Amino acid sequence: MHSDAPLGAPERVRHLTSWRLGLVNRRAHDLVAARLGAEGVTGRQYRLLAALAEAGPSSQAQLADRAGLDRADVVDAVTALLRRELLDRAGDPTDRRRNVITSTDAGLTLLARLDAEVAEAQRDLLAPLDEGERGQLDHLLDRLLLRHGDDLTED
Amino acid sequence: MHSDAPLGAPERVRHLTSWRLGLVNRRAHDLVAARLGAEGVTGRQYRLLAALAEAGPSSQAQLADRAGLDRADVVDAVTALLRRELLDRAGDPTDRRRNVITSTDAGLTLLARLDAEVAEAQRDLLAPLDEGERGQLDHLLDRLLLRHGDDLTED
DNA sequence: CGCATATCAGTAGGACTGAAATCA
DNA sequence: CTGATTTCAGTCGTACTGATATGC
Repeated sequence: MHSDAPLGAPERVRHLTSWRLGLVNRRAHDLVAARLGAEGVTGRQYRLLAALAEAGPSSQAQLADRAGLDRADVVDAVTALLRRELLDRAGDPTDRRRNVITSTDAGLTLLARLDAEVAEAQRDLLAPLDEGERGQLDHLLDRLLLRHGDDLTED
Repeated sequence: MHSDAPLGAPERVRHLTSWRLGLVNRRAHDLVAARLGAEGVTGRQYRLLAALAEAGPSSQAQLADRAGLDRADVVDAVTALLRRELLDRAGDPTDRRRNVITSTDAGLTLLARLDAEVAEAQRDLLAPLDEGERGQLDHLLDRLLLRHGDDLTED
């Protein structure tokens, strides 16, 4: 009995939906983060690149909203991506408070690869389930999100 | 268009099971943490109290395994609970490296209240689902955990 | 000696807060 | 003056790593 602990949780905790949710979520996160990390990108950076590609040139505040990031965190993500020339940052002449962030070709190319990696991670995660079960899971999660306000900031 | 952002994520991200899982997990975590926090207890402290009640007097290393905590974090959790006299710490005469951690009556009493709070949080979380759907969700999560190794440390 | 225990210090990632400077 | 934008400097939670002192 040295280290063969099955990542135990107390009895009463193991039964909790919130506990299992946490375990599955962590697994999902690890699968995605491992693949993104192999491309040198964090989850936040991926979301930012995706939001930028979908919305076109945007201010950082817009990107924060569209990518689901905090504005303070957008700053770091942008400068990190900037260093790799995955996007451009320029002042907005019409509103000198703003930066205009634009995708570069390299950014779009990388994004395509990241999309594929993320999709792979989803398949890895859901491998244990058949098609019907995957639909069930997504449906149940959607129902929870809808009835819970979807927007987690409320409350 | 000031702050009515629906906690947006990019299109391609919204579809991801891992994304929804993250949102639901966060909701679950917040519901549980809010109720535990009202009793002045963190999730780790709850798991520790639960493990202690279920296993009886234990060393900190045993508690770490049984509660699913890191040994380094057990130290802080124990001393925090100790200050509130929710448990006792004593040296083990048979092995002077060890501490023997024991529940106090106050600890057990609080634990009962915490169990009720946590159960309430589960009900809040699952309120949008009917009985059958809750069973489905738990079943799907269990299948994922089983086929994924259950123990998250593998990998 | 090798191994276990408790402890402390420090790291890393994620989400967030508060304040400042700048400007519409 | 009000309010938006960017930025910096912290905080908080969680999880983990590494080193140390002690004792088996």
